Amino acid sequence: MPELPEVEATRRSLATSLVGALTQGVRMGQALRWPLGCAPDRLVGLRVRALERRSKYLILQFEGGAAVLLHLGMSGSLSFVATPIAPGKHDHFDLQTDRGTLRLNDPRRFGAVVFVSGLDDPRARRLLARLGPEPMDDSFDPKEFHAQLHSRGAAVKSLLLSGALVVGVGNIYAAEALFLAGIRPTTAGRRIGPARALALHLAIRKVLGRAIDLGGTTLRNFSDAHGHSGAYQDFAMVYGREGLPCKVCSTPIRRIVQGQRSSFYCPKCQKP
DNA sequence: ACGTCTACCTGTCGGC
DNA sequence: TGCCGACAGGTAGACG
Repeated sequence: MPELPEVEATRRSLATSLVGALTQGVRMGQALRWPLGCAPDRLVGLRVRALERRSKYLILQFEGGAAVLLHLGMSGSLSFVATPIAPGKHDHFDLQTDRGTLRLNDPRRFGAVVFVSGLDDPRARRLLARLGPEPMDDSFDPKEFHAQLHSRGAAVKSLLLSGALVVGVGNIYAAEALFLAGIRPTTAGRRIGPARALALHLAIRKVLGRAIDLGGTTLRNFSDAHGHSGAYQDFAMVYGREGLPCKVCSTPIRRIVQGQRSSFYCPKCQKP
C-alpha cells in the first residue's frame, strides 16, 4: 500500500496526537520484517519529541535521542485511538501512551518497527543513510536528476522504484508520473534528454503533491491514523486501468510486467 | 557499480 | 463449493 503520500498522510494525522505523549507500554504481535532491536520495556517512559518522515520511513523521535523507525511495507497501516479494542489477528505492534494507543496493523508483515538509540546508530544508518533525495526538497535537483537518469541503461520505471534518484515513488505514482511526463516505463534512462527529464521531475512533484493533498491512495485497506481513506485512486490516469480507455486519448491502457511488478501506460500518450 | 532476481507473508479474486 | 494460480501499495540482500 503505502508510498510516500500515504506515509505522509499517516504522519500528519498522527503528529498532533503523538508529539508530547509519554509512552506507557508495548504489546508485540507476530514478528515483522526485522526484530524490534531492544527489550520492549526499553520503549516505556519515553516522551515523544517529534514524528518525522524520511522516504517511506516514519521516525518517532524521543527526548534523549532514541527513536523508533516504522515502515508500513506493502500492507501496513497505523491507527491511534484513546481506548483500543482487543488486538486483531494482524495487529502486530501497540505502543500505549498517556494519550492513546498507536497500533500497527499489517497482514503481510513486510512492515517493520525498529528501535534505535539514536539516528547515528548503525541500524538507523543502514536503513536511512543511503536513501536518495526527498522529492519535495531542494536536494531533488532537475539537472542532477537528468544526469543520473542519463547515466543509466535500465528502464526509467525501474530507476524510479530503486530509490536511488529520488525516494518515495512506488508502483502507483511511478506509473502516474510517467504518464504525466509522456514517457513510457520501458524507456532506458539514457534515452531521456534534458527536456523529458525536467518534465518527469515536475510530474513526480505534481503527482506526489496532489496525492498528499488527497490523503493518499486507498486501493483496498489503507487509511490514516484516524481511519480516513485516501482519494487519489479516483484520479489515477493509468494505474490499475488495463484495457480501459485512456482518459486523454481513449486508447486502451496497457499492462506489462517489469521487474516482477505491473506497469501501466498509454501507448499513444507515452513515447518510448 | 550496475541491473536483475529472490525472499519475506497473507489475503483476494477470477477461472475451472 | 473448492482448488489453483495470479496478483497486491516495498525493499534489503544476493548474485552475475
